[in-house]
Amino acid sequence: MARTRATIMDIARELGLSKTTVSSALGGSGRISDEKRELIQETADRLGYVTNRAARSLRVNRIGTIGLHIPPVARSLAFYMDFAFGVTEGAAAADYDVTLFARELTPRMAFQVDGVIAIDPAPGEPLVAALLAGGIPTVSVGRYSGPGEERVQGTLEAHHAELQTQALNHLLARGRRRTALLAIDDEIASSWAVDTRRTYTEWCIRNGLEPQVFEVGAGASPRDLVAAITQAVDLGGADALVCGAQGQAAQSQIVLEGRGLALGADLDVVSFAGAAALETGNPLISSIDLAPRAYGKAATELLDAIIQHPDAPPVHRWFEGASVHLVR
Amino acid sequence: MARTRATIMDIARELGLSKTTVSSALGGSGRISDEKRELIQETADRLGYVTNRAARSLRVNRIGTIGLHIPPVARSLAFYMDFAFGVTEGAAAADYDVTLFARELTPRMAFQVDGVIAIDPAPGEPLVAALLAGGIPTVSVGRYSGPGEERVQGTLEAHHAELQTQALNHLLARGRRRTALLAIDDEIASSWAVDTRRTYTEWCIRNGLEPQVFEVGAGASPRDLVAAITQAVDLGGADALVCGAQGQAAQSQIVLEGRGLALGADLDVVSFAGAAALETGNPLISSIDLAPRAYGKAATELLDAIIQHPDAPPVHRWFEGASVHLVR
DNA sequence: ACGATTTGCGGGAACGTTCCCGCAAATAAA
DNA sequence: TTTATTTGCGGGAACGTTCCCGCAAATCGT
Repeated sequence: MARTRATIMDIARELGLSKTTVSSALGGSGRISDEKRELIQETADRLGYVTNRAARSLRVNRIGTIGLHIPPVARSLAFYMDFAFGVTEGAAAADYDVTLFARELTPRMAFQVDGVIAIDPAPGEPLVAALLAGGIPTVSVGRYSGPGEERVQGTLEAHHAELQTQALNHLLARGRRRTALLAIDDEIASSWAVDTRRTYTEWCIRNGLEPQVFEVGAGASPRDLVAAITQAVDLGGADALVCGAQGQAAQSQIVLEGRGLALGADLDVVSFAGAAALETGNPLISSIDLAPRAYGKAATELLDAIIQHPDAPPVHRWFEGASVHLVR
Repeated sequence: MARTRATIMDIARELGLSKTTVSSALGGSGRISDEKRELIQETADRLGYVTNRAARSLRVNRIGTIGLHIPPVARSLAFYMDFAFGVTEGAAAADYDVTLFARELTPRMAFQVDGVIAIDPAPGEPLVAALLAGGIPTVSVGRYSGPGEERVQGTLEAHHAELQTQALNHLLARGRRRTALLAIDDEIASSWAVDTRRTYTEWCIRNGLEPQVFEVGAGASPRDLVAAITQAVDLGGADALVCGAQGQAAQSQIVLEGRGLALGADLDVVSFAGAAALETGNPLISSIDLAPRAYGKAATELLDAIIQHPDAPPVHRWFEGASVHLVR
């Protein structure tokens, strides 16, 4: 990097002012006359000035970066991707960079971030445990359980149970009595996966219905999914398919329509984690829109608050941006 | 961030040495006796020392961060995700952070990175154009065309044409004569999408076969995909389905098997961009494994080389890690 | 009109690192 | 031994910011 960029001193020299004045004008602090402030801002733009983050970080003793941990799964990638972009967006607003955490944590990395967002952490996830042990401010999206769980300063959750119950009640209102849940069979299941299953079964029991859960492995092949659907419909005689993982509802649509069944008439399909265009907005599928982008942004804002008040007690916050879309 | 970590000076004080000695011992430079070097390293570990990147960046005038640009598409996410983790891995080895670039580039961000990797950039992609205009060292994975293309210092490509031809020849060897390509119909197609289509049609012509291309929109719903497959098989009478986008082959498998067709017997399916577990390793689908993780790592290494030799002429490099898996 | 307060700005230090140089002691060359 | 050369280490400056303080001028209160 031979290229050298304009510094605060260049601006100061250009205007015959001191670096202090320029710094506080740009930073919004200090007591500067409005005319000078404008002038400084203007020449800063003209010179293409952009503040040197390294210098600032060094001085104010903050890294300016937050880490993002995404669980090592094959499913729901679109959700995580959008979530990541939401984090990026929120981070930019609060002047953070976002760095992606690889599966393995090299111990140094932990101390190169001001805080971490872990989305859908598996119970006892070693990377999260290590971060917590290191005292890194951590926001868990979905609950984290495992070593150091008492040190999670922030937890963000959507109203999964309420939304899911709404969607399920809608099935009932449409006269469906034989529902089947396609659940993710992950040996280390996230709180979402666990809650989802419980919400479903308890809802069934409350309503006098028989819960039918069909496991689909996390790394399930298309055939496995087809097998599960077939089983649910043929053996289980299901008149409504409730899909846990993102994309499963769309897959089900293919399979079912391929068999000549009409969605909305012969049976209903609902997605508990609607994929952007495929499921959300699909007129034949009821779906919960987790609004991943806004979700990620909210997580970042929570983390930022925690970083700025490190000694505040742990906080649990609800994300209000998720919504449910019901067919006709 | 109230937490304050051990500095190089703490180590120096502890051992009665100077910061210079400690720094060069840790950095591997300078002339230090082996005994002292060991001693320093040891106490550094003991004190949990980790070098302050801000201070180093400030001093050596490098940011220590590379940006990653992922195209705003819904498909092939698993590929991009794995690619991203490959980048992260390679970056860690060369002591970089990786920051995700959101869709929109705030102009400041461009100068907070030492370089950028753009994977499958669309022609004229504004973000890439802006980066190139700003003189940021840029590696394009797949060719970039558009404003500033002459300033792309590094291009990395896999042997798509060769691998695809191998897979196609294999179809021929199995007696398939009526192949159909499921192509991505993107208004702003990446070089990969364009090349793939050309490779296919030229191969057909060379072998006296009639090329059949079925467009599938980038944001295609499952129904659209089913429609394309149905069209190819029923109307086109295809005995082999060549799938461009990741995941399409697996989807096709569902549809075809749902219709009672046997893969490998009634017809063949090949994937030009095999998804990790679903297609790669699927005994019934021939697929090209783009080895996204290694691909990302290679891209990072190329970028690092370019950052260190900014004045070197533009370089085009082949990625040798991709491979093709043929059914029986 | 005189002291008290506010306003506008600048000087200097500090953050933690690396790198250039200098200098003594040890070793090699003569 | 005397003169070069190498080895091992330390002093000090610099990177670009921010922040604490200080100080003159302007404004205020009475």
